Amino acid sequence: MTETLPPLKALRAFEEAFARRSYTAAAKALNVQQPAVSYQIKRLEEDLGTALFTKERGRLEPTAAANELFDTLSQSFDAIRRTSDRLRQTASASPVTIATYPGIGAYWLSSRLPELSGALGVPARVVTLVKDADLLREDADCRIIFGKGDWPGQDARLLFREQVCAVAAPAQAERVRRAPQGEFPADLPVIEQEDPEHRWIGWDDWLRQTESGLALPAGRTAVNDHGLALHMALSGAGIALAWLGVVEDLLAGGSLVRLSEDTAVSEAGYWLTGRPGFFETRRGRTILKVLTGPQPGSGRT
Amino acid sequence: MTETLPPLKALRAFEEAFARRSYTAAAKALNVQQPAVSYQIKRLEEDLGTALFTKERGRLEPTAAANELFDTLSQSFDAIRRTSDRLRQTASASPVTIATYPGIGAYWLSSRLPELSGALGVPARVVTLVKDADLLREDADCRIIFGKGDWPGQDARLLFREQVCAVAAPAQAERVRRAPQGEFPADLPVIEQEDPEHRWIGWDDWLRQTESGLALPAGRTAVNDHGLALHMALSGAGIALAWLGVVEDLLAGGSLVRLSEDTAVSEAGYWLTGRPGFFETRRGRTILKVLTGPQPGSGRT
DNA sequence: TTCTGTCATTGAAAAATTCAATCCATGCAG
DNA sequence: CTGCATGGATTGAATTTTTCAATGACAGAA
Repeated sequence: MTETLPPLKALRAFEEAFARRSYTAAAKALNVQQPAVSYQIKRLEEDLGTALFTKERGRLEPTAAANELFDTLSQSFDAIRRTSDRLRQTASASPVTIATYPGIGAYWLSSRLPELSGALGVPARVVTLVKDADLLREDADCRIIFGKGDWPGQDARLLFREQVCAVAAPAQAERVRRAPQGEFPADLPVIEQEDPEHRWIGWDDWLRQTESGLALPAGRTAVNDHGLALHMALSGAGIALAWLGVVEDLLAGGSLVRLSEDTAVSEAGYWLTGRPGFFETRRGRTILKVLTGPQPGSGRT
Repeated sequence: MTETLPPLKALRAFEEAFARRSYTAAAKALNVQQPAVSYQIKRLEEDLGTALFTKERGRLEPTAAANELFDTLSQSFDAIRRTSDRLRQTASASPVTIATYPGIGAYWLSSRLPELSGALGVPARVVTLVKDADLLREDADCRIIFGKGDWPGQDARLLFREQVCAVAAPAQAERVRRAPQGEFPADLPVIEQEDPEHRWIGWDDWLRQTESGLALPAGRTAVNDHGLALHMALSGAGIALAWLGVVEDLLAGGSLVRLSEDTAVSEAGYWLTGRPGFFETRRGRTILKVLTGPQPGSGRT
C-alpha cells in the first residue's frame, strides 16, 4: 500500500458533507455549487476504494468507513486550523515596525501612526536611521526609503514622488518677500542637506528646474538629515528645501511658508518596501492602504 | 480571525520542503518541478502573513512559525495517512464477493477465480442466485447478470454477448449425427430452460435464427437454471442450448460436443455490474480486467 | 573568475475544479 | 395517485488553479 494522502480538497468536501449530512449544505459552506461536492466525494470514494455515503431513502447515510475517516479528519483539520490561526494571529498581533529616515519619521509618518495602529489593531513602532544601508539591514516589517523602487530582495510601492519647494518660517519668509527683487537678505543662510552621491534635489537643481531667478545668499549651512534641516527652518535659522508631502501639515498650520510656488520634481521618490510577498499579505496591504490613503490633516477642522 | 484552513496543497508542499530543507528535493518528492513548490509556499506565506523560510547563505532556514506549523502538520497528515491507508486496506483486503447465476458461477466464473484471487491478493467468494432481483439485492462487490446493461444505480460493463449453440455429450451427439437427416433420436429429450419472461434465446429462437432445419424431438425437459441444463447435457440426459462463452472449456475438453456450427446471437449479454464508481476503483478495474482478459483455458496445452 | 546548485520569476500550457443546466428518484401534500 | 419540491447525479463547457519550461539571480566551491 502507498501510505499516501487522499486528494485534500476531497477530504475537505467530505468533512463538510459528513458534518451536515448534505452535499448541498456542504457546497454552500464551501462557497461552491453542489456538483463540485459530488465530484470531490466521488473522487475520494475512488481513492479509498470504498463508499462513504449510501443515498437510501433520500437521506445521506454515512458508511462505517465514513465515520472512521471523519473522526481522524476533523481532529486533524482542527489541529491545523488552530495552529495556522495562531500563526496568523501572532503574525498580525506583533507590533509593526517601520524603518525610515528621521525626517520622514518625524514630519510625515508620525501623524499617520495612529490610524495605522488602529487599522492593524496593534502598536506601531518607528525606527529611524540615516543611512539606506542601515535601513535595509534593519529587521523591520517594512521601510520607507528614498530611491527609484529598485531594491534587490524587496518589493516596493511608491508613496510619493520627490517634489521639492523652498520654505522658511513666516518671519523669515516675510523678510525675503520684502527684499528687493532677486535678492536674498544676506544674513539668512541657505540650509543644505549634505548629499555626496547627489541623490536628492539640491538647491542647484531646484534653481535650474524652477527658473525662479532667485539670487541665493552666500551663507550656507549644511546638515546631514532632512529632518534637521526642517527643524532649523522652523526655528528661523534660514531657508530650506522641503518635500511637499512632508511639510503639508506645517504649511497648512502656518509654521512654515513657501517662498515661491515653484516646485522641482525628480524621478525618484519615497517608497514603502517589504520582503517579497509582503504586499500580498493582509498586514502589507493594510499598511500600504493607510499610507497612500487620504492625508491625515485633511479632515474637517 | 477566520479559523479557516490554509490552502491544502500549499501545506503539503510545505511539509515536504520543511522535511527536506529544499524546494528542489520537495518538488522531486511530489513529482513536480521546483517552481510549483516555490509558488505553493509563497502562497502559504501570504495566507499566514508570515515568512516560513529565510534563504540566507544559500541554505533554507525555517522560521519559528515554520517549526510550529510543521509540528502540527506532520502529526495531522500522518494521522490522515494512517486512517485512509487503513480504509484502503480493509476495502481491498476484504474478500471479493461476486454474485451471479449458478450456471455462470460453475461453468464460467469458477475457472477464473484463481487468477482473480491472485490479482487481488484476497480470497474470492461467489454467491449464486437464480433470480435477478435477488442478485441485485445481494450485498456483493459486483455481480454478473444477464441483460442489456441498464440497471438503475449500477454501473455495468459487458463481459460477453449471448451466443448460443446446441450441445450434447459426445455419445449423444454421435447418435444425432448418425440419425437420418432432419430427425432426432426420439428418446433424446431437449433440455429447456424455463424462461417465462422470454429473456434468453430458447430453442424456438435458435431454430428460427439458425435455420438449421433440425427437427426437434418431442421429448422436453425443463429446468430453471442454465447450470442445471448443462449438467444434464453433460451426463447424457439430452441436448441443450449453451452459451458459447460458458462451454468453451467443456467443448475444448471434449466433454461436450456441438450438434452444429450454428450459433444464435441476441442483443443482450452478460454484464459485470457494481455500485456507481466501482469501475474507477482499483478493485473494480482489476476484476474487470481479469474477467475480460484472455480465456483461462487457452494457455499452451 | 567560472562553475554549480538552489530558489525566484514569468508567460504559456495543462490540469483540476467548478459551473449551469438538466435529469432522476424520493417524499409529501393535496 | 398526481403534482410539486428537494436533493443528488450527470455532463459538457467554462474557469481557475496549478504546473511547466525557460531563464535570471545569487551564493558557495573550484
